[in-house]
Formats: sequence, structure tokens, C-alpha cells
Amino acid sequence: MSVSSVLPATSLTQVPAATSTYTTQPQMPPSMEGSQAAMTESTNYSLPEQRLQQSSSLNVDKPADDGYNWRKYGQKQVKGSEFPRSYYKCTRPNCLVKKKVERSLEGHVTAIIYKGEHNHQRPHPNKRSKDAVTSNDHSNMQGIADSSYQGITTNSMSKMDPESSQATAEHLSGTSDSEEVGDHETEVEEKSGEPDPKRR
DNA sequence: AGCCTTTGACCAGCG
DNA sequence: TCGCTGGTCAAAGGC
Repeated sequence: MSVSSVLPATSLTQVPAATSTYTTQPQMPPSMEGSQAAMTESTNYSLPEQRLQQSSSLNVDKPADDGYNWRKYGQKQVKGSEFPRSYYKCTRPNCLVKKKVERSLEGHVTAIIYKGEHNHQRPHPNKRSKDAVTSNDHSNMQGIADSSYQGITTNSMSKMDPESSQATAEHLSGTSDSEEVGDHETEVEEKSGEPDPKRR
């Protein structure tokens, strides 16, 4: 990429395609200082989803659960941030959506970047979406996630209307997201809505 | 039994 | 052309 030191916000600006980045800015751990916060006008969106953290397996860093099932396929330490970045893919066979999540040492999600659009609906919580819902359920994430996403990301793609989002993303190439751009990439900044004391 | 997470290595793009 | 970084794949292990 290009951005090397810096915040997700920047990245999203460059994001060409469809990528939504949700940046969570906790209370600014000493490490991030103001670099991120400073520029990222950050829209602090607290995604409660994160707290859901399915503790099904271990304490995997489950990013913000948007209701879909994700599979982690890689993790890397990027230069810009001291936090490792995790790469997730939608487990749906035909869904190529990917998600990049940056987490702070404390477990706060500093940034989430969605790439692509889900061509399917969100799995039902009751079914087997481990990340989808674990603690509360849909209502919770939906309401919030939607609000948050909509507010900022504009692309609202992977949220409620995968369909419309799809169409939207494709059709609108610059409708609401003029700056974010990337019909498909959505950047979101999350606040540290993640107590994440110690799952499990 | 199946799925997911973790880790290392490899590949591609950009400066 | 070389080096660096980001992103992805594959294998192994664990739940």
C-alpha cells in the first residue's frame, strides 16, 4: 500500500475499490497518540458487535461482527501501525468479501476495512454464525451496526441489504461516498466500544 | 467430523 | 532494478 504510517483513515481515502474501513479509536492508547485520532476525523462508532466476541473457540480476535461469518486467513504486522492486522474472508462460498481488522494490544479494534459486498444475506443468529451473534442477538448489532455504518460509511454494504448494497455499491460509485470512494470499501472507525476485558 | 485460528512463506505492486 | 510492504495461500493444531 502506500500509506505507511498511518491511519486507516488515510488508507481509506486511497482505497480505490470497495472497502469500508471502520476505525476504532479507543481512548487512544499511548501508542497511537494523535496520529490517528488527529486526522481521522474519525467517526467514532462504537460497534457493540465487538463485544459479542464469540468465545466459542479461544479468544480469537473477532472483529466487529457484522452478522456474517468470517474466517481469518492471515495476520500481519503492518508498518504503519504497531498493531497486527488480521485478514478475514466471508465464509460463504460465493461471497468474496474480505475484511481487514487492526487490533490494539488491548484488544481494541482500531480499524476495520471491508472489501467487497456480500451477495447473500446475513446468516441468522440462530443458525450457526459464531461471529454473527453470540451474546445478544441480532437486534443489537443490527440497530447499532446499521446506524453506525450508515452514518459514516455510506456504503452500507455489508449490513442489512446485501442486495441493495450490492446494487448500491455498483451503481453508486460516488453517491454517498464521495470521499471514501470505493463503492465497496467502507471505512469505519470504531470507538473502543470494546470492553473486552477478557473474553472467555 | 468439521471449521476456524495460527504462523511462516511466497507473490505482487509500488517507490 | 532493488528493496519494502501488504496481501494471500497453505499446513498444522485446537476446539
